[in-house]
Amino acid sequence: MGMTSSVDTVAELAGVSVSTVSRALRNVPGISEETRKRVQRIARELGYVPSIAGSRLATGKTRTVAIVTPSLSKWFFGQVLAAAGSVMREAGYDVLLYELADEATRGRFFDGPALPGRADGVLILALQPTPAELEALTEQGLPLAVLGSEQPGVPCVRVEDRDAGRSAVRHLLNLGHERIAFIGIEQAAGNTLGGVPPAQRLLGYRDALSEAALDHRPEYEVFEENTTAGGSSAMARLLCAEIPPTAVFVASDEMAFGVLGTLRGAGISVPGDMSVVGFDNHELSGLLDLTTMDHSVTRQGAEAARLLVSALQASETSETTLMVPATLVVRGSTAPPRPLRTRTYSPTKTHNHLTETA
Amino acid sequence: MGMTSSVDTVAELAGVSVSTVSRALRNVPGISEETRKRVQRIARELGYVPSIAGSRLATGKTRTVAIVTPSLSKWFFGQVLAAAGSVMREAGYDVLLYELADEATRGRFFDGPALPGRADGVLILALQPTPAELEALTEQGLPLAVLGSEQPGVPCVRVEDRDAGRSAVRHLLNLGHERIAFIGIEQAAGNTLGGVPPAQRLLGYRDALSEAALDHRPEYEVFEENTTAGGSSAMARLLCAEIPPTAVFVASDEMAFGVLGTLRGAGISVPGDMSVVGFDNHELSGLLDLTTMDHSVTRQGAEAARLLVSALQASETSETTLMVPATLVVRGSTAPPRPLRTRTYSPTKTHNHLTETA
DNA sequence: GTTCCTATCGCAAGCGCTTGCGAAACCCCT
DNA sequence: AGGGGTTTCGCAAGCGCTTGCGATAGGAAC
Repeated sequence: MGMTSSVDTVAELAGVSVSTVSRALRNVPGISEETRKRVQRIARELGYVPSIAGSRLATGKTRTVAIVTPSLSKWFFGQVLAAAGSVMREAGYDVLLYELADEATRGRFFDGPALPGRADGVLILALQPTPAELEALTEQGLPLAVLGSEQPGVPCVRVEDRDAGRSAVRHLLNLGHERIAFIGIEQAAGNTLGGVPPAQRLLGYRDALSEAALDHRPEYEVFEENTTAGGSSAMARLLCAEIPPTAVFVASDEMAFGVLGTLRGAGISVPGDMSVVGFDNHELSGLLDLTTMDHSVTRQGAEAARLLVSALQASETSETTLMVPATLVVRGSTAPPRPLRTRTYSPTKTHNHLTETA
Repeated sequence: MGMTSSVDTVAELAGVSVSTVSRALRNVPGISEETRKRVQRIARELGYVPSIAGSRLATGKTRTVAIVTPSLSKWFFGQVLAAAGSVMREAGYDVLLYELADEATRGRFFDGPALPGRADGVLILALQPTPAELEALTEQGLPLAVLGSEQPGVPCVRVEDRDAGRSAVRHLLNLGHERIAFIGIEQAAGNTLGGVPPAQRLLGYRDALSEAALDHRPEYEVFEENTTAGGSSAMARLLCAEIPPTAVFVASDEMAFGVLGTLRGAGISVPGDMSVVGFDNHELSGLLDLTTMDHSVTRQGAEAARLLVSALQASETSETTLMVPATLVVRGSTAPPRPLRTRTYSPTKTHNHLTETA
């Protein structure tokens, strides 16, 4: 059973021309229903499967999309990719995967004219492509869709980061916290492994603070790479503040896990001595009882994929921007601050003046 | 800047024939070094990039491999895929991703003659393909490599599951435990989401027990799907045993996380009242202080990919089987059992007879 | 019984690249 | 100087499919 050549065999067996076979098999009009059935049956019996290489050459279409992502080993991207891939497959597209872990491969991808001929479109996940990079792709005539950042002229889906940040911090404020810190994602130099820092979350944090007429303390805003280790050391830095916070809003759950680790190691009880709210609603957040912002990651991936397929079909740039909201998931890592200053950990117990309101 | 047709343009500009261009650009012998340089320069100036569709048609080679995996959203597969993908890309192959989440798509993949024409080879990750499925692929002339199971006639890499299981349980035995349970992975019906149950781990567990001349208690072997929820409920079931274990070996870290959750919820201290050892050395295991078996997941992925590229180049089936060992990573979730029967949790405190040795 | 239209199908020209084979051209020897 | 061996390159035949256009046949309309 080898590649019994092709159309010709079917054509011969069916007693028709190759063009008829081609049309019959692709349900193209111009063929009588009767011969269509016959050809299809014969093709099936022969186990004939059209060579995509041939059809690609002839049509220029590949029925394939490229999905590019900064990392596969992180939970978030895995989720998004799974959802997006599933939608694409359902729409009849193969997915070509490009992991752009470091700047080098990233450059190679956008500069090198890799795509045309391989894929009909590109789905960009949380990479925050530069305008130049986007142009490089569109110049090649590739429809695209972007997840995780907003780009003019490109259909994209992203989460209401600012609103979400505000909501998270308001929750802490409503619990009575006044000393609230923010742990953000720092763009690691030379790689895009952690994805792109969603800067808006910081703004939401500041929004909420100023709504509450609270001071903006620079020492309460720390940034680390988007890993548990990063969260861990960020929390450690916060603990060194002259007046440590009583609550912290962390820009990703993975970092929040690190935060919890540091706190446990330091003997600081959560939520007794420190409230923590994360961002992502990571698979394991429930287990760790972490209050967090859910932004339906898989739905985002699916929507982005849908945007791309409609762009592929419409062939006219749509530029829809889909904003997905985030909702607070309250778990056990947040609670009102201790009523009195009975903090029990070591550094210094001398935070005996409250934050003065502006 | 559109697809300025192709070889012909370059050929014309360079004043040579298309065949010369083709040969020059691919470093095929039979061309003087001088004209080669010239053609290459001109091609570069023109920004010419050969159409893969054309070359695929002509050569039959796609420079693409398919990677098939049961799931993307699980940590393990993300790791493996990332490592494998990176190796493949480095070897000059594009990677086509197939997530076979449920039986339906799985069947469609193996039955449907999707691959030939799309990919030159297939990398199968932890899917435990049936012999029939494998044959379907090899029949299409596709070299393959398998990760996570051993298949006759196919190059594969897998971990020494049995040894690893034995090691894990020995560790518990050496600590003095005698009532050791096993939580295994149950193949969920209708989907392969959790990958394939590594049955050998159970055997390793039994090996160690019989080495220590300990009873084999059927009620100490429970199986659930490979998720935290699964681990969680498995542990709950164990807690209902007439004589609950003092230690448990869990076949995956994700399940172990669930186990830890259940124990915490039940107020059972780890490792005081219950020792837990997992399997995978998951990213978050360190944070949760989980003793576990490390089996260098990314290395496995990379090795499997390497096996595939060499199969692709050699074109003669190699059938190497690469066994990777697992090593114990001792953390805080294991300790000697409490000297006396001072277990403190509720169900019943009536386990006043020790396990009788055989 | 003409005429004209429509539905059905075959012809053949690509799509862009690769490669076996033959033609030049050139070099080295004797 | 002529012959044999190399090297370098062009010709042209594909690879397997798609598709515009023309051909044929069967009916409908008059």
